Order: sequence, then C-alpha cells, then structure tokens
Amino acid sequence: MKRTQTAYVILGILAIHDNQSGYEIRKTIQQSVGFFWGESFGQIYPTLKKLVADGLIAPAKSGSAPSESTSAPRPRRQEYSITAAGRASLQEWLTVPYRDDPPRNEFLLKLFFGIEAAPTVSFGHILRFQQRHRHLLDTLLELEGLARAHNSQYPGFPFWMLTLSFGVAQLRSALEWSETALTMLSSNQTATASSPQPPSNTPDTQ
Amino acid sequence: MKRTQTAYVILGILAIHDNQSGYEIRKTIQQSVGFFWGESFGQIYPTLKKLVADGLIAPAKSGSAPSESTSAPRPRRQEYSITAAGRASLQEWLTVPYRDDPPRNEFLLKLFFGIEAAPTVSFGHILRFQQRHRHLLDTLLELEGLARAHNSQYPGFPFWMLTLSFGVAQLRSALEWSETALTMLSSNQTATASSPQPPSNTPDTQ
DNA sequence: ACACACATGTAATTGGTTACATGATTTC
DNA sequence: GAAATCATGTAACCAATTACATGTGTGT
Repeated sequence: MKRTQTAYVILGILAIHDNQSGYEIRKTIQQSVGFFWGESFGQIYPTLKKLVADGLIAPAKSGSAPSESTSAPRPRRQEYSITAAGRASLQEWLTVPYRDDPPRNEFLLKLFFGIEAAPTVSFGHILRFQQRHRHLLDTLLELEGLARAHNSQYPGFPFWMLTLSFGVAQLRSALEWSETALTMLSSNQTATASSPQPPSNTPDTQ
Repeated sequence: MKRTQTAYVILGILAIHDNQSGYEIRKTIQQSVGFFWGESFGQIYPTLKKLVADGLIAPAKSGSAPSESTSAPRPRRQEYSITAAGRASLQEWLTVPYRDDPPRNEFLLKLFFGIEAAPTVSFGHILRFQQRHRHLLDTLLELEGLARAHNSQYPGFPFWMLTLSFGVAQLRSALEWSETALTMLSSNQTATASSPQPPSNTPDTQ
C-alpha cells in the first residue's frame, strides 16, 4: 500500500520507542535523524490520523500520572503506539530499494554561476557554508558521544552509529573541500585584493 | 521579486550560453549541473513563458538555417536569450545567501531503522548505494576530463571545477564510508553467517 | 516500417511548508 | 504576570513531478 515517507518515519520512530505524542515524535525525529530528515507538524498530525485509520498505530490510553481526578485536567494529549500491522508495514517498506530523491543543492548552483557575480559573493557563500558545516559537525560529534554513552545497549545502536559516521565523513570532506575552494578563489582574484570582507553575518534567510 | 529556483537556473544557463530552446536548456542542465540539480519539462516550459512575460528573457528569431521556404517547415522551436534585466535579476539572486533545503535522505532513513529488517536488507541498500556512487563518480571524473579539455577558456570554468571537485570529494568520502559500513555490518551479523546474498540487482524503482 | 530523438505544452496530483488559531502548563 | 514550552490542529499555498497529448525529423 502506498504511503508517504512521513508515515514511515513515524512508524520507525514508534518502533524504536513506543507511546509518544505527535509533539514528542517530532522532537525525537529532530534529535535522532534530524541531520538528514525533517518533518513539520502540518505533516505529522494528519499522518497520525491516517495511520490510526489504517490500523498501523493505535492511540494509547494516555500513560503516566492520571492525576487522580475524574475530569482529567491534563491537556488533551494523545500518545500512540505501533501495532503489529504497523511493524509489518514498516518492515515491508524497509525491504524496498531506497529511492534517491533528485538532488537540489542551491549552494552549488550559486557557486556554479559564480562568475556572474562579484568575486566576494561566492567567497561569502563558501564562508557561510563553512560556518554551517563546522557547526553541524560539532553537533554531530557531540551527539555521537552522547549516543555512545547512553544508547549503546539498544539493538538499533550500530545502525544509528552508521548514519552518524556517514554524516561526520561527509561533513569532514565538505570542510576540507571548502578550504581548498577558498584558497582557489582568492588566488584567482587578482585585481580586487582588498581584504575579502565577509558579508553581513548569516542574515537567516528562509 | 520572488521567483522560483527554476527561473534562476534557466537564467544562469542562458547567461553562460545564449539562444537555447527549452529542450536544449534541459539537456544543458543535465550535462552541467545535473549531478546536483534537476529540472523537468513540466517546470521549464511554463517558467520560460513567465520569464518572457517579465522581460527577463526574450524569444529569439530562431537562428540557423531558415531552410529558404516561406512556410518554415521546421517544427516550431523557440530559442531564448537572456535580457539585461534578466542578467540583473540573476546577479541579484546570486548575492542572496543560499538557503539549504531541509535534507531528506531516504537511504540514511532506511539504514537508521535497519534493525527492524533482516540483516541482508541494510546490506543490500549499502551495496546499491555503493554501485550508484561508483557509477556517478566515474561519470563525474569523465566530465571533469572533458571540461578541462574543452571548456577551460570559459570565464566560468574555475567555478565549474569547484562544483565538480566538491562532488568528487563527497562521492569519494561516501564510498570510503560504505566500505567500512559493509564490514561493520558483516562482522555484527554473527548467527546468520551464510554468504550474504546480495538482493536482486537494482530493480530500478521510481 | 519502426524506433528514437527532437520539441512543446497542459492537467492532475502530490508532498510538503508556512501561517494561523487556540489553549494549557511550567518556569522565572 | 510574562515568557517559554507543551500540545493539537486546519487552511492556504506552492513547487514540482508525472502522465498525458501531439507532432516532426532522422537514422536504420
């Protein structure tokens, strides 16, 4: 049966750790697969309903601390757990060859057209790229340490490490490349040799 | 003014090489930025019309070989060239900090949930990953050679090489990782040590 | 004769983000 | 009492893919 990728992320997350609310699921996603996968609430909540309708997950009678009053003062908050059918569906999806989404890298695109802009422009993009990647690498290494310390007993642990080490390898190679790219660009810029003023710091687009 | 990314790819391509038809533009895209950017006809043709309407590109009086008959037997085929306004728009876009699209890597996702499936499943994904990446690396290195031989005189050349070397670096690092990943997986598979049968070769999904 | 590359376009659908709306609980 | 976080949901919008429709020119 055809389902969105979002559905399978949710199933996968619940397969690892049951009884999570939509809100929690999103946080878990960010903290585990966040560096290569994102989900928004606008996608998660509708998908949860569909999954319930299809019997792949089941709403749990909200777990801890019933707070001893009948009228249940706790805010409406729904936890879900994966069903046997859900696990089966997840497993089936896992065996299907992954499809690699057609790549779209705006950074590389702007770099490719770099000659059309002032020399500092591309330089600035690469600097920004470097900053972001350094930061991500730090985060990932930290995450790796935490995981090694606290999660090594989980059966899925080796797979988690695999994805992490992939991320680390890619980031390291990207950072190495960025160094050579910067030197290449500055050597090619003959005339405009005023100290390359890095453009106003990460004005947070998007 | 807000425009789609597609619009800027088209502008960029026409900035490098003018007078191309929609069909050609797409081919050029595939052959130049194809390894990190894709465009479909369904996107290109409508965008071309919009760009004309906005005065960023102009339909050219179809160039070569008017075939000397008045009724123009040649199939309708429209070439476009970039206008001054178009070039300005491209340059403006180039200065805007790139936005990195939230990543979505289904390969890593399936690998992350690998424990839920039979051990050979993840192994198979990585093998497939390896094959694809080896192939892409070959293509890229070939492209690099061709570019060095034929395009080194273009002013944009250094930037093209930069994107290529990035791709090559990323692919190499990914391939290295895949080797260690395979050995890790096979060492972890204690019991099921029957020679790990690679699953039926690349059944071309999507 | 057939297949393949050239060539342009539209419609349906999808997968997804963003913004909006609402409200409770906790923490400072 | 203000701010942050928890918590759920809907509506509007969007970029883009896919499939469909149509036809010509070229090479075998």
